[in-house]
Amino acid sequence: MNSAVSKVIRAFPAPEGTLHGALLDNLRQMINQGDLAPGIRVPERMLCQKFSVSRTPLREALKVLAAEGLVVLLPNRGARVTALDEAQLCHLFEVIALLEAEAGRLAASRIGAAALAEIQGMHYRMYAHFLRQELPEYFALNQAIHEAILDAAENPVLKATYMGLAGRLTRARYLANQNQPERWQQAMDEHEMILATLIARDGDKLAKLLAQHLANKRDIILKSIRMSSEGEAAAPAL
Amino acid sequence: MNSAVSKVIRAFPAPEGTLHGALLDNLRQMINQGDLAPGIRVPERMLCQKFSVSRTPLREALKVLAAEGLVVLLPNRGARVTALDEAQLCHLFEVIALLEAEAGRLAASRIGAAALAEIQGMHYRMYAHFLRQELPEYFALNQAIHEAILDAAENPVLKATYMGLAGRLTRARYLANQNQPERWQQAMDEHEMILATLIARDGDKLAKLLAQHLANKRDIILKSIRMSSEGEAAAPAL
DNA sequence: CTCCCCAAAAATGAATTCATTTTTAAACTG
DNA sequence: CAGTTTAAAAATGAATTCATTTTTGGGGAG
Repeated sequence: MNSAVSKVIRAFPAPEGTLHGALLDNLRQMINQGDLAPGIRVPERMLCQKFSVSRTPLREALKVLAAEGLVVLLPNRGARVTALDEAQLCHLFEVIALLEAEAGRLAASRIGAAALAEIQGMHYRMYAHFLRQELPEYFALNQAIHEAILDAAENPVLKATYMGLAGRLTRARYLANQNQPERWQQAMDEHEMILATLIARDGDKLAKLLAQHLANKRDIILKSIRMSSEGEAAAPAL
Repeated sequence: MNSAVSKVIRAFPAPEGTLHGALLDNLRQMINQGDLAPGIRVPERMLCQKFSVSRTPLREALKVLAAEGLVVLLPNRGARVTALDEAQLCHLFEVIALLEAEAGRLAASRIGAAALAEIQGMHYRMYAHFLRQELPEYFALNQAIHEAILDAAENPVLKATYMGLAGRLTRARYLANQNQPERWQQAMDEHEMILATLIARDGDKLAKLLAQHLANKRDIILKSIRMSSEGEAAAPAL
C-alpha cells in the first residue's frame, strides 16, 4: 500500500544482493537526512564501523556517489558531501524543470487509464495527509506522484536523468518543507491543477504548470537557505 | 591548438592523479572505440593485465561506469558494455535534444563575444577538415562546438548532464559517421545554419535547429544500425 | 547420441595488508 | 610567545589474499 514511501531515488539501480549496493542506499539516506553534513570530511573508518563492512565496498560506493555529484572526492584527502550553494541550486532547478516539463508534455499524450487512476489515488491520499499535516507521508507521496508522471512519459532515459538530479535535491527539499509550512497550501493547490490538467491531457499547459511548480519550490528552498544562514557569516551553503 | 581532439567526455571529472581516474578515461576510450564489444562479458583479469593494475581500482572504475549507464554489472557475473537498441537510442536522443535545444536558447542570450569568436574559429577549422575529408579531426571539432554551446549556456548542471548522456552515444555516432559519408554534407550545412543563428542570437530558432540537427543524426545512426545488422538474425543492438 | 549431474577451474565480492600521502602536534628557534 | 620545522599518527590509494559463486568440462544414465 504505502510502498512508495520507502522508494529510493536512483538513476541506475545497483545490484541488490551486494554490499556496495546496500551501502549506496544507506549513504544516500544519510546524506538526504543530513546525518552527513555538507562540506565536512567524511572519514572512511567511521562509516566502515557504522555499517560493519570493510573499506573496499565503501570506497566503491563513494566513487559512485561522486560520479552522481552527491559527494566530491579530493585525492588523498577523502570524500565530502557536496555543498549546494544558491547558484548550483538554481542550475539544478533549471535542468530539472526542463526535464519534468517535457515529461508532463509526453505523459499527457502517452499515459494510460490505469496509470492515471493510480496517480489520482496517490493524489487523494496525499491530500489526506496534507489535511492531517503529516509531512513525511505527504512528502513521500508527493515524490511518488512526480515519479509517476516521469514513468508515464515512457522514456527510461528521461526518468533516470530526472531521478539522478532530483536525488541531489532531496535533502534541500525536505528541509524547506519543514521550514516553510505556510507554503504548503499553495503547493497543494498547484498539485490540484496539475492533476486536472493531466486528466484533461493538455500537455502544453501541464508543462507550464510543472515548470512553475518547480520554480516556486526553488524559491521556497532559496528563502529557506537564506533564513537558516542569517546569523552565520557568509555560509549560505546547504 | 588541436587540444579539443583529445578532450574526454565526462560529467564529473575524476581526480587526475589516481589510478581509477586514469582507468575511467581508458575504459571509456576502449568502449567508444569498440575495443570492448557490447553485450559480451568483460573479464576483470584481462583488463587488469592490459592496464597493469590490480582489480581494486579497476572495479571502482567499473562501478562508476555502471552508474553512468555505460556498462551493466550483473551480480557475481561480471560487467558487460551496455548494448544500445533502437528504442534506447531514441530515448537518449529525446533527452539530449531537449537539453541541447535549451542550451542553445540560453547560449543565444548569454554568450559573450569571445566565446562566439571561439566557436566561429572552430567552425571554420571544422569546415577545412570537412573539405579534406578528415573524419577524426572533423568529428572532434564537431563535438567541441556542441560542447562550447553547452558552455555558453552557463549552466554547469546542464552541461554535465548533457555530457553524461552524449558520452553514451559517442561510439554510435562515430560508427554512423564512418558508414554514411554521404550525409556529411548535410550535417555541414546544418552547422552553417546553427552558427549563423547563434550569431544572430535567435534563441528559439537555434533551439529548433539544434533539435532538428540531432533528429537527423539519430536517423542516420538508426539507419546505420539497421544496415550493419542486415544479415544477422535479430541482433540490432549496438 | 543427448541430456543431466557433479567436480574442478575460473571469476567475482569482500577483507586484509602494505605503501604513500596528509594531518597532527610537539619541539625548537628566533 | 609566535611562528616554523619536523617527526609521529592517522587516513587514503592500491595490491594481495581469502571466500563464495559461477562457469566449464567430463563422465555416466537413459
